[in-house]
Amino acid sequence: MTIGEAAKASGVSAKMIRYYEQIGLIAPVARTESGYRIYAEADVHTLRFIRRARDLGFMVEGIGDLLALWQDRSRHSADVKRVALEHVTALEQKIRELEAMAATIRHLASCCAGDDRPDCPILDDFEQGEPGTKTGAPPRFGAPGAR
Amino acid sequence: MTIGEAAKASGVSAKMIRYYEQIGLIAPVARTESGYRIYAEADVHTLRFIRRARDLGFMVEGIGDLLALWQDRSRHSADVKRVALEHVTALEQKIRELEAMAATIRHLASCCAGDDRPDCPILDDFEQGEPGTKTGAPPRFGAPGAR
DNA sequence: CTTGACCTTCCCATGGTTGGAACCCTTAGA
DNA sequence: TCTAAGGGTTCCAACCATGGGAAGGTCAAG
Repeated sequence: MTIGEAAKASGVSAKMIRYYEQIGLIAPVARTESGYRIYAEADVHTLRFIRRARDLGFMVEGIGDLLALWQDRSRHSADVKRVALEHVTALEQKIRELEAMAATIRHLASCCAGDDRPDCPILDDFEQGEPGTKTGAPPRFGAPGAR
Repeated sequence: MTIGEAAKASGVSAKMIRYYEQIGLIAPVARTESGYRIYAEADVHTLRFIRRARDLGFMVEGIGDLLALWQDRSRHSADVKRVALEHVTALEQKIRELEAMAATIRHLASCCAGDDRPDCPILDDFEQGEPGTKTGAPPRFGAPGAR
């Protein structure tokens, strides 16, 4: 199977398959004499696993952990569960942050007439620069890949 | 005021102030003979506005829109409200996505014994590669700046 | 043999932010 | 006056996951 076929079969783009190999998430596969990568069913299986984990919001590091557990026949399910629940905690944390933002903006917007006059409580709030506590980066949820 | 003082006064790091100037979000400020940027209170005011918008999850593009409206005395509050509510919609969309992920993982984890045996329904699910519909990038919520 | 569809590697861009290097400027103390 | 510390300046690189594209090799069908 060529990389393109493996991509179709797994739902992971050829670009990403090469990337995952490059960063060591998956092992380099065999090559034809001319250098083409060749994939077996087992590789596609692994790629599907990765895709599923990715779709559930795991980052490459976490996916690596899960892959290692998957391939370790003497794993303890407790370890898998822990990784999964840690991820849930992270997701919940992020959800709370986004909800706080949405709630704040909704509140400000509800105070805004939304007509052709310039007065706007939203801008007034921003202008005051409400001493936020967050100093770090804001979230990026613009689905970077969806351009 | 030097850039470091403006950074402390606004809560925006000196690095980011230079970056915002570079990408045109804020106009270049005056310089001393030796090239130091000099900031006035009004500039700090603008920086605080930016910080507040950023903390509420606006991306630079949206912040630019809001800044333009802020500085346009003949703006219509409806325009501000529209930008704000579009952002809320995007936030809600993202929240739904994250909640779907969390729910799925919580469900799988609830089916996992979490003991020292290797059998794990979480891995079983991932292994099946549940034909997800999402092809794009997963969210990145690891607070990129918090390294 | 040509054509077109694939593969290869390499570089570039995104978004917001941080880090560092290499260098210049200013100020305070010895 | 010299010097050290702590600013400032620019430029380059990195993060993460992904897509885009160029330049060139390979393969199968017509």
